[in-house]
Amino acid sequence: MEAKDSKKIFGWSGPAAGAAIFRIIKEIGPLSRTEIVKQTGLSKSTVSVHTKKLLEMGLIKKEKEKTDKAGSVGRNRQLLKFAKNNGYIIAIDLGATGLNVALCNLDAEIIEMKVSDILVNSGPKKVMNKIDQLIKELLESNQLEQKKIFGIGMGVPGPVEFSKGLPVSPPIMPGWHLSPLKQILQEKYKCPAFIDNDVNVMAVGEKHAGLAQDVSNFIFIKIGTGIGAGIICEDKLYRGSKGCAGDIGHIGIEGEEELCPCGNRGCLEIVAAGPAIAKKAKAAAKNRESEILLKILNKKGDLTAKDVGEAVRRNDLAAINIVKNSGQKIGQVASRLVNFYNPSLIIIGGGVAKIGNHLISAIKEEVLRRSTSLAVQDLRIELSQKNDEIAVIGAAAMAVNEIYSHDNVTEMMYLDGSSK
Amino acid sequence: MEAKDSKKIFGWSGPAAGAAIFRIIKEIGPLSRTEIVKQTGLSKSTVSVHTKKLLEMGLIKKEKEKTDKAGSVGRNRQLLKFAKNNGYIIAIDLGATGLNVALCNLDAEIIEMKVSDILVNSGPKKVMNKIDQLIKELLESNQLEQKKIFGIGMGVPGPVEFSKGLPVSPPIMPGWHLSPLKQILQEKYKCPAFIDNDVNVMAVGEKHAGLAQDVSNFIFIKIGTGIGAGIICEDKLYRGSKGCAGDIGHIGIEGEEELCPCGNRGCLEIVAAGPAIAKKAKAAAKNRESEILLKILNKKGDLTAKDVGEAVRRNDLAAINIVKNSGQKIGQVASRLVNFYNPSLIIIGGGVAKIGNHLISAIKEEVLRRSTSLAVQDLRIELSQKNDEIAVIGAAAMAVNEIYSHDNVTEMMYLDGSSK
DNA sequence: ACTAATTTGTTTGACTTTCGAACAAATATT
DNA sequence: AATATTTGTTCGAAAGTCAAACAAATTAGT
Repeated sequence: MEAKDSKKIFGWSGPAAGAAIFRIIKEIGPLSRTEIVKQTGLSKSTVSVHTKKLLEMGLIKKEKEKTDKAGSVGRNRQLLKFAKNNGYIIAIDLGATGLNVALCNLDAEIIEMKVSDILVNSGPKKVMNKIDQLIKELLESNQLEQKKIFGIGMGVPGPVEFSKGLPVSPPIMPGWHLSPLKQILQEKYKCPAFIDNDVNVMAVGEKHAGLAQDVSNFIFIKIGTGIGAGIICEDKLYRGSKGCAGDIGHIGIEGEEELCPCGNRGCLEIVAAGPAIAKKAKAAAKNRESEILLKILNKKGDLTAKDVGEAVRRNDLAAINIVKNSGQKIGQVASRLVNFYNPSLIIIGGGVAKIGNHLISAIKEEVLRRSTSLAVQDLRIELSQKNDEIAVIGAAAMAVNEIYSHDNVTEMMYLDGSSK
Repeated sequence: MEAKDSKKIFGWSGPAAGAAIFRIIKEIGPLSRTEIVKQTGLSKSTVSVHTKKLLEMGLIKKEKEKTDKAGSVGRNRQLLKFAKNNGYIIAIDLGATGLNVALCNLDAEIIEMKVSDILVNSGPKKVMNKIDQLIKELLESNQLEQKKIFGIGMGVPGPVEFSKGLPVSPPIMPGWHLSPLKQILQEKYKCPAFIDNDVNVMAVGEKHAGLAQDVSNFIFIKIGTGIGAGIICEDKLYRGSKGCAGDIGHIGIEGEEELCPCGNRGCLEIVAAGPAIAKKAKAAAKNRESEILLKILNKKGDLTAKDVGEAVRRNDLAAINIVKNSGQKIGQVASRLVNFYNPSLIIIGGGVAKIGNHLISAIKEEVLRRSTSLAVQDLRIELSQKNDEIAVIGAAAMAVNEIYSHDNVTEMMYLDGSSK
């Protein structure tokens, strides 16, 4: 069923009208047949034939209400839309200190999400067992058979060789190196599985259902324990030649000397990410620069970036300065990316993004100051609006994109009739 | 003849097998029909029919000698190749202080090149007249009628709105702002014309006929009067959302304070490009740090980056240090791009690239030191091998790519029979 | 030389996909 | 109820593709 290798290079995937019609319905639907004719340039008859087949196959469905029409007179149009509830996707967002597993529909909408606080460094065996358990719970509570799961998408906090679904030397995932996650999931659930870096997955999420839905070129920056970026280029995820594009956490900041576990000094993430903020806050507390921080430190015995966020919310000057300082450093790096990549949007997400507006305004200020005027002309810099779910949404969207790729749909429609 | 707007979004450009066959012949030809069958997955009959049509249309031709065959027995294969001499392209490379106009074939090979030292700041009228004159000379000396010119490609030293072919506020091209170059050329020569930034054009040249032919993701860095980069992403030129991607000359270098005409301080190009090298060389000469430089300065009354190159070749320590210093700064910026973009190749070109090996080795050293190990794992950094022609080649290749785009070829083959 | 085997490329007839035009359906206006 | 208008389907023709048969060119082996 797999196409020949050569096809991937100079592909001829068979007649493509059917797949084009499906794609347009999925992406800008609901649409009437007449509207599809206008959009694609195909003939009425072709659209009619293919929509009929797509309806039979269950890939699309009719909008229930016969809604408004275009003109004032004439027959009502019959809107067609993607059959997003025809199957389900399991989406997994594995973080350093937490695990989200969600049941999603085929439009990557979350139906139910399970949250666990398992640690990634407890190793793949334990974590994969937990995932297994959560999936079972999700299937049960929604009374779904396994065969209704069309695919699995997963984001992990480290570099991944995407095609094979293998983590490669992930710094914060000891024991996961080359663990065959894709294979494990595929064999257990008898469906395709796709694994990628968490930041990539989040970028895909923003493209699919977040702030970037109408944006072709943007950068998603995640600020958490580390700092990383996901790059969308001409509407598609860009992974780079070795799959490590967007690894901006280890860009050096001039004048910073702190040693990073990576071996270099002054890396962005070691001086500006969550732990750096916490560390500076502790110093500020001990130096009595901030009453609030000191109080929290004394009470809990430790300080986290979250606590700094709390202090910021209470207008603590020291905390605000710490956050601003991080923002400036991130903005410094971002400004260079803007000159080079000229995106029309930068989205800031990750745990530390919740720390308050001072972070993003410092980033903005720095980017506006340092980037060329043409590059910032239509640039927006915004906070992720679905920070807690975007990774799960993205993992599901990634799986859906792969499953309903143009070639796959062509194959479904023309080569055999038996969908799934 | 132009497709509807909507088609550009969810295009159905008609049956595509013919165009796929053409493309594979053009890009990895010469090929026999049997080899095309293997590569594309199409049937023998389809390939036979379409190659026949392509031959009739003159888009491809038979290899003259019946060459070697695959196995030891059996009929000889008939190799088919792109008919690269079926028409011609005019390629124009406009630089700050020079103008190259070349007659190229459809594979962007230079047939004859005219060089002029006209200054870009003498304005569009004068320059366009000169271009006109050179084209006329080229056509005459090669006894070509105008209708044999299938298209025109042009690179200019400043930002361009590609789709309209308009320079937008180009800093070193006073008087060219919004000058309708595309329109002028199209009307005068009755063929499509394409205008882009010179660095973009050079990147396309390296992809088509230079060091990057087999590379999908790379960056071309031009070091001359300014510094800019051309980005190839998944085999295609990436222009960014406002068309100014790759504008790395105005990335700030920490600790540098020199004021740039752009308004910021310490921009890469103001501290590391050709003029900066010349300026430092003058200072070194005056401070008697270098005998050689002083001698040249006294003789010519001025020093250029080229003179520094000469001094480097004569092992002048001061000159070498100046060059190394520039290389380090460029390498510092490049290392960040490597982390972010993860290319598999960086090509260094432009006038200053000729200054000798110290420049590129300094860049390499800096990138290897500062970038993550995964990102530099298979990274090559190389000097452009066709520095003087690559812009012209790229301008021609850009035009050819547009003229023979998949959709255009499909249209030629299926919609009417009349090519051109 | 002649035959067999092998590889390349073409032709043929059947099948599939697409289109244009005629037709059918649904709705507003008169 | 008749008419105009818009939406969607059906049908026969045209175009594109394929598998299989056929033709051509070449080597190897008698």
